[in-house]
Amino acid sequence: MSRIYPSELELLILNVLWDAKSSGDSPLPVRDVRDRLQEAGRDLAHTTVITTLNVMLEKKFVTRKPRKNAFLFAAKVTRESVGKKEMGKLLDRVFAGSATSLMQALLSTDEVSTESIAEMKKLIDQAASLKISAKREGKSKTRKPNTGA
Amino acid sequence: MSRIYPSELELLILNVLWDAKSSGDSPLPVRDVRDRLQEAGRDLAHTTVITTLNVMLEKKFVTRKPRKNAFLFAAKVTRESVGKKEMGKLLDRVFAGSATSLMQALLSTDEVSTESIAEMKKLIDQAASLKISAKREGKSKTRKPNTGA
DNA sequence: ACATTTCTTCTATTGAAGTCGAAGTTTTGC
DNA sequence: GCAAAACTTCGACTTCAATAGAAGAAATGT
Repeated sequence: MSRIYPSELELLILNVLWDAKSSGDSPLPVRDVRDRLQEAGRDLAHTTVITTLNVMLEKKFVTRKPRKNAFLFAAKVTRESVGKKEMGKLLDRVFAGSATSLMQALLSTDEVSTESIAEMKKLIDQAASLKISAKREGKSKTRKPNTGA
Repeated sequence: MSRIYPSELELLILNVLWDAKSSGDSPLPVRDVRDRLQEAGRDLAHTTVITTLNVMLEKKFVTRKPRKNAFLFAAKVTRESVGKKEMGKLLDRVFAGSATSLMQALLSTDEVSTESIAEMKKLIDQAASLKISAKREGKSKTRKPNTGA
């Protein structure tokens, strides 16, 4: 049955598909996927890529449509949705649910620049004010907001 | 050879060992590890736990010392170090190195409360001022700072 | 037209993770 | 002192991710 989390190679392939999409060419032929994987340092046989894409198709991670005698593949799951799930996984399995511990780990990582810290600050402030206004409105899931007067 | 990232079950066991340590009882007998795993919802045979702990020993994730006819196990890697590595992995493999994307994913997670947002804000501000002071000192690896006027 | 190339599907192999029973050794409880 | 209980080591088995070759079908080039 459909696994929730993509495997390592599946994630690599998803990245290829996501990047391709944001560059404008979305359903990709297998050959292109393979080439881009190769450029990313992962040299696989053509059939390996097909096999994996087919597995991903069953798991509903990608879609495909026929073209000529071949297939074109595109990601069905978004980077955001996968990211959210993986984030939850990391939070649970390593940081025992503590978002602040996770935050510290993030800040201790080398690859966070000064600019990204500034951006993260923005995001946090934004989230904080959202939470506050939600609270002021009584943010329960079941209740419809009383928007008008 | 020694894998860098703990597997799923290994991570569970590390959590048991980490939690135990912060509760004051650190080298744990296998039986206790097993019991705590069970309480956490993972019901395994005693031998399964031993086998896994031995694998973790070879991977240098844990240490052990003899006591009577048995062994006591403790985590050798810290939650922080594992967290940092896992964070790097997530950053690379899902968010293409973008810390801000990761941040958004974190904030979109359900399990982040208002309080933890406040705490995260503190951490960010702190990190930001650290970065700034580092910059003022000229912390570049390649270039020598021209400190004087 | 037909040989070559380009695809796919199917089948098989390897290695890691997870799981546990059998068998052997030490400790413990009367 | 000896049976029962508690531990460990070893070996076996299952599943899944990763990898790719063989074989067959469709497109292409000249």
